[in-house]
Amino acid sequence: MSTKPSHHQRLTHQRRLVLEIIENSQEHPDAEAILLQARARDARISLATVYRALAFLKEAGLVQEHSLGQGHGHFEVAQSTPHYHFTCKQCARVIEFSAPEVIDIVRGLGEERGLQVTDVHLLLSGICDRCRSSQPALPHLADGSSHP
Amino acid sequence: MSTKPSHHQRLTHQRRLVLEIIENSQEHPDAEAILLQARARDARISLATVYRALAFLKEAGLVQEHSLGQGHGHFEVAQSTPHYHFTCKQCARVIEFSAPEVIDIVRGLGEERGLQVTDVHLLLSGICDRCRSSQPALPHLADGSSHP
DNA sequence: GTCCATGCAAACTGTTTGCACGCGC
DNA sequence: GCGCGTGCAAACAGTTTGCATGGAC
Repeated sequence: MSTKPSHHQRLTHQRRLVLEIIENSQEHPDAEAILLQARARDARISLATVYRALAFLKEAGLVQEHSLGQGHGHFEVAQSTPHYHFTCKQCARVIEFSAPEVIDIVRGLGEERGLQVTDVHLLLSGICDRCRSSQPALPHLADGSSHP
Repeated sequence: MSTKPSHHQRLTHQRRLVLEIIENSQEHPDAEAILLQARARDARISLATVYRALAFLKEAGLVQEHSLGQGHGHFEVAQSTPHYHFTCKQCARVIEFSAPEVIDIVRGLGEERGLQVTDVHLLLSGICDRCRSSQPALPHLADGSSHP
């Protein structure tokens, strides 16, 4: 959304800092992680400010929030090409992938049902390649019946 | 040998009650909604019990939890045919849809990347058909790209 | 009698908010 | 100066947990 800033100061030091941290992160940091990194560069920044900056940046369309199945939000810079996420249940690693077919499916559904779809999240979880291979041949992890 | 499970009483009155409520619900109730309905039939059931019952039923594979973009869990009976969810940002209505193509995409990705995918959530949000038509032409809710 | 499940309240996590101060314009 | 943005702490929502009691076998 590109409304012109009819009000005064918008992109403050702290907000810029939060944005930079997200931009420079290969991960998908959560608010706590962002706070930690922010504190390394500005000891007095508070968690509330991080959340407010995140809200601001989301509203500005610069940052997106994703729920990656861990009960709290994760953040990344808004990207023009849609992409989706796989979360490893074992090591919590997040792998991004693109799947262009998805938007076609979604578009079809939208038209079929009269829905105006503005957000699409395809979230996979399971065991990532690394964890699978470092694992002493477990027979059937697929059903998730037991374990830590 | 003993056909009994190694542990004793499993499917108690309260757990059955929670399960029935979810089964009979066309909606996707959250814990609070389940508590309310449960209280109508057993005044002394507690929220903690609801949560413990939900954990038990999930573990038993009878119930699934979904994050529908509202910051808290929603529950439904586990279904054999996978399906996905659209949440209306305006009226919070949840619409289910199936999209068989999705599992193919996911299967492809899994093989390609060596991931073992156990869970797939495709979550859409936007404006539902009802809200769109009952809407007196709102100026800028309709930016097709991303976001609020 | 043995355990597990329950109820209650308190703890906990992630996030939001009220209020007074403070910085940038 | 003025107003928005900040920091702090308290409030909040959703969920989990410790502990003593109660129920089903």
